[in-house]
Amino acid sequence: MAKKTLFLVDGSNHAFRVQFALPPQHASDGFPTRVLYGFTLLFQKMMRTYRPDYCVVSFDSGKTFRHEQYPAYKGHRPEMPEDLRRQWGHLSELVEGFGYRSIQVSGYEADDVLGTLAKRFAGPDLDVYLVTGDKDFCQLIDENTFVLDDSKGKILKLGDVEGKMGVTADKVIDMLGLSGDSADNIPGVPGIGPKTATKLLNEYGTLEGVLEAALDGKIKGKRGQNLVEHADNARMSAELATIALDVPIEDALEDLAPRGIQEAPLREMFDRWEFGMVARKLLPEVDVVNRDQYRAVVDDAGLVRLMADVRAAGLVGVSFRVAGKHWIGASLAWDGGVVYVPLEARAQVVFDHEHARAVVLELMADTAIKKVGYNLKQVLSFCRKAGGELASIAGDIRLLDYVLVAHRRNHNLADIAQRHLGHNLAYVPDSEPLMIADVVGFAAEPAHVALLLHERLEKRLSKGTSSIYRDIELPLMPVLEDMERQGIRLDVDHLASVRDDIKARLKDVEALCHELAGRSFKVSSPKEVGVLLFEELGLPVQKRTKTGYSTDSSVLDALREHHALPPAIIHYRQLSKLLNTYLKKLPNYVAEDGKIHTTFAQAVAATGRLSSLEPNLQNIPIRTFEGRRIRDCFVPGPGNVFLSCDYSQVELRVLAHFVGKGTLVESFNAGEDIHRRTASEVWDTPIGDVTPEQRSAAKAVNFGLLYGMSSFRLARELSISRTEAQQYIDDYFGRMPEVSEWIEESKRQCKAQGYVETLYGRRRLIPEIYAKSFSDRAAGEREAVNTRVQGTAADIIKLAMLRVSKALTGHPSQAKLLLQVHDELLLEVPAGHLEEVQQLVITEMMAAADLVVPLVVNAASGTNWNQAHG
DNA sequence: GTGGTCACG
DNA sequence: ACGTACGTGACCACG
Repeated sequence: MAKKTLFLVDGSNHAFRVQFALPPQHASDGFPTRVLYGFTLLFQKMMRTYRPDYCVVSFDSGKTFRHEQYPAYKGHRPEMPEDLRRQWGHLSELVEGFGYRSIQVSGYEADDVLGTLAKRFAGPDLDVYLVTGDKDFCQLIDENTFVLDDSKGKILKLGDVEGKMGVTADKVIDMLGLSGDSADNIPGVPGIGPKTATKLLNEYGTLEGVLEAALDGKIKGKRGQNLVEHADNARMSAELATIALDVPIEDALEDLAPRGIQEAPLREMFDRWEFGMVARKLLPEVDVVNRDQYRAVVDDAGLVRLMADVRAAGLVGVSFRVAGKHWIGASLAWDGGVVYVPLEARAQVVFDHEHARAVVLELMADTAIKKVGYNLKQVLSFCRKAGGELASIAGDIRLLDYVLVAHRRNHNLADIAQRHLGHNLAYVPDSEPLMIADVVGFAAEPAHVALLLHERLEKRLSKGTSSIYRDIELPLMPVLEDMERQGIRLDVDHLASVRDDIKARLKDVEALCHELAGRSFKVSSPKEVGVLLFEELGLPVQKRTKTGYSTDSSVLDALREHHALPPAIIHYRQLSKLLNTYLKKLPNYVAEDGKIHTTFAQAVAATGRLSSLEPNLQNIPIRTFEGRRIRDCFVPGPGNVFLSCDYSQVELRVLAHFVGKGTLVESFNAGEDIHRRTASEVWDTPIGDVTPEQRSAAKAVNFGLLYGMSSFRLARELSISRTEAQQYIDDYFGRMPEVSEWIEESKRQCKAQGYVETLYGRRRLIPEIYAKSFSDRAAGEREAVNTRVQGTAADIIKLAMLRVSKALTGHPSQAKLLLQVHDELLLEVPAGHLEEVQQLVITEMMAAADLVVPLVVNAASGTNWNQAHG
């Protein structure tokens, strides 16, 4: 029979090693999980590879006798990092989840507990493996006792000690007494390091032998003198380095046998910490989803039963099946059943599908039935288009995942189900199966999975994210749906005339480009432009992209003195952008009602902003004259006008609020022009004497501030030297030190907790803050700073939208919100109610947040979007 | 599908 | 020593 093994794991040592070896990781509630994960990996290896017959994991336990003896012991170690400290209390829980014995003895370190067990049990019938990276343990090695350094996968045997430490195992303590141990703050003898200690011990045998030799004058010079003077120090150091072998532990060997995986607690921990499939491999697979139990409802009796069941349950997971623009089925899941209701004609379907649709709509509108789902904005949209409503929205999985892990770009149901349920969503076939029974499995699943996820995800909300979710995102969803459904009218005839004009001019500019180049080329190909400018014409290369020369507009602009071609290319690109992106494409989005209905993506932008797509109505041109001609084509319905209200300098005001005092705050409170005031500070000029150039430079600095400016970029922006740009920045922070302090504080905070929060508690995880690469880390720092500002501004305008929407509900004006463009709200208002509505919107926008500086709102109106922008 | 570019805030 | 500002979406060219 093979010799049995006892593994003794130095938990404290492993925890610290993991802390520095693995990248940080967090559960979506921000709880740090790196060390717990590191232990999970170790225990997996124990289970699979080492498979010990007995195993103990031990952790240091508070103040130990060594501290009483020598208070400086381990004294200059850095404080336990905050995230490690938070995980510490869960480590023994994890140990027990894996079925191992966890032993802490008050007043003793892990070393002593493990040493005692090693000495007690090691022998001809049992090999002991000390799992640690701490070299002090070498003193315990004998024929039956080994040190296993798991990170290197190396086993130290009796014969290996001398090669590693310079002395044999029995001399390790004496060696540490002489040389000390800087890691534990053990002093040793001054001037004696491991090398010298080895030499002395090999000559005189033991520590006492060395000290005696020194007393006898056999060791010459400063070294001998130090040994004599610090003899007591050496003895104390040796004692400190000695691992105790007499810790009171009552366990018998059989008590240390692994009990095997404790499935339920371990599964619960992995769920809580969001460990993925790698960690779960040791757990038997349990799928929370059983698709075989899903049923199709195809007859009137089924509908009657469905109504009764759903009403009794009170909470239902909902998902609609959609083909193109058509609503073709509904799925409902509750505690007790999961069904699919086909809403199109099918061979197997007995009920009248119009009746079925009415039944589903009735359930959706029933305020006594709470609804959860994934992307309920879409469900809501179909209900309302069918003349119904989705009442009592209790939760949306996409929004939950968004507020929990805003840094992720995708919040797909499939990914969320995989992360939180370990469940893979069913494959959806390309073509519709003939048999309903074959549809149910994948069609009903989203409703079921949403119901399951709702409970789990809600538990993960923090105080801040919970309020963002419940008070902002969830109520905003129906407001956005309203805006999308309302749509915005496009004057396609006018747009077509602008298109024809731009098309003709583009042709001319293209010809001009070819003429200036002396040959024909594809002006829209960056590659061809690069070759032409930098190889054929020999113009100076400004910057490069991954694949070649950069030819972006800042590059072309820098070349305008060298050649007439680059400005012509800029002009070409401007016109072709307008033509291809807007003039040609926007008409394709006009629906039967003559309006464009964008979709607002509520769960995309990491900062909390909305985005707009198909088409994007948040980037309709405005900065150039030609571009504004496109805005002319967005028009209100007959008898109505557009009203546009936008926040003035909202991000700088948010920054001022965060900073709390100083010039920024004073200036906003005095109602000054903020860029002018900035210029007067930076250049130490009376505010009346600021030149337009100074003001515009200050504006660039203020913008740069919000983005984490570099002197390089600022220099390019202002066409000045880097040194000058750096001087501006230094002067700026010199005059407004509290701004600089706030920025540093934001970075510190982000590093300490791995995320930043907006004023209202929206949270963005920033993993790059821990990146090894300088530039990645710097990018993370800029994100941290910018997210607090941009994200708070995003929260504020969302709050404003809720207020405006509420104030307009049932308002006699019938005014409607149409668009949000980050700091602007566009409304359509019956002309007779303009003044009144304008006052209402301004009031609500101003009241959306209570900052230390006022929120200023500008309003303008007109009969197209260009006019209305003021 | 990726990269470069450019429209907006 | 390192690279050069935050957040989006859409289009075109190119492999």
